[in-house]
Amino acid sequence: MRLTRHNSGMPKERPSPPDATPAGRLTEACLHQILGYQLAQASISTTGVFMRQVGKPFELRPVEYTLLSLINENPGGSSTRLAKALAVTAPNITVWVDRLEKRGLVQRLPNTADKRAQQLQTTASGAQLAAQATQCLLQGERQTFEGLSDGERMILIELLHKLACQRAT
Amino acid sequence: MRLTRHNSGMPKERPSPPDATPAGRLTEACLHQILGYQLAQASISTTGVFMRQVGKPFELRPVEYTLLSLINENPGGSSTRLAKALAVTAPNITVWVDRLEKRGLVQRLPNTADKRAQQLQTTASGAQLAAQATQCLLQGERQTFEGLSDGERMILIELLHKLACQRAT
DNA sequence: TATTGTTATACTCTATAACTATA
DNA sequence: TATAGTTATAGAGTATAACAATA
Repeated sequence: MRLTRHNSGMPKERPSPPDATPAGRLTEACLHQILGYQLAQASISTTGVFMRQVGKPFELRPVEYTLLSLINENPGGSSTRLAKALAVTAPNITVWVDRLEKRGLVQRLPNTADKRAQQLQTTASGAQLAAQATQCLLQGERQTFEGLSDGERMILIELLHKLACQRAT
Repeated sequence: MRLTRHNSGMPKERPSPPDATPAGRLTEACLHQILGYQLAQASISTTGVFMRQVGKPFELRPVEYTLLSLINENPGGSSTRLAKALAVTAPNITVWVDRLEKRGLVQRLPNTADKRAQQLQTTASGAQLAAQATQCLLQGERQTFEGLSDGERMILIELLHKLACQRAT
């Protein structure tokens, strides 16, 4: 695998050092080695892509999109499992699912086996929206991050997933 | 390089599929390929480490720690450059620097060349705190993410930085 | 006229507490 | 007694608008 330097392509006024902030021309030095910091910096890029490709056109916030997708891919799942997967509290899930339900994107069905619980699933339009949004997002990320090869993107995904699996609960 | 599976070590009750959410036992499927989603999931892990190692013991929020570190490594820098580096608005920088200044961690010095601007720098205790916090955080991340080899961590940092450099502005 | 930094304010997102219904 | 889900409320964090001082 080849890890090309991020400024290998077009020439800049002054080539920034490898430990410089992506914007503001500050040096990161120690901070450069902190995973949490690099994650936050990278998130600035990805949320930008999300907003342009999905957030504004489909009027979906990041949480709403993720919830919709997870419900779509796990029909019959419960709110509790969503809360655990996204590490947010139960009351918030309720509110977000409320919004999605009012837009006719998801449904709450009674769980006959356990009357406390409910089974969540997407409606036809919800499923369609989820598929569309994911396509736009995937395409947007590929375009924006074309500096990364397919292999690099694969490895990044893999390592991020590995990191995510190391969480406390 | 060897990319070991995240569940290669201790056996679990049921080995989760590679595209399952780190918690909640839901399948990610399409979502698995979205960088923004994986970034968000990984952030759950890193913010956990930050809170335990730095947040609670040093009473520093993520933004405060990052600001303190950047000011420490870029003495004489301005608020505007910090705002650009962290992609937050100027008013927020003011408030956060206020807090750090009241705690005696940073100082605002007049810029003689441009009287509108100001030069930020850490105090002696601020510099010490920044160094200490970074050490604790680095150590904490190494321990928590020992599932990642040094090489994998290096590659992850590199790829995240590359991603971060692709941002709009 | 543009830029630096500040104040005041509103909005978004998330968390906690208290509650109902069921297991 | 514990769990699933809801409601109401409080708290973080961030953004916008309006302003002063300087370039």
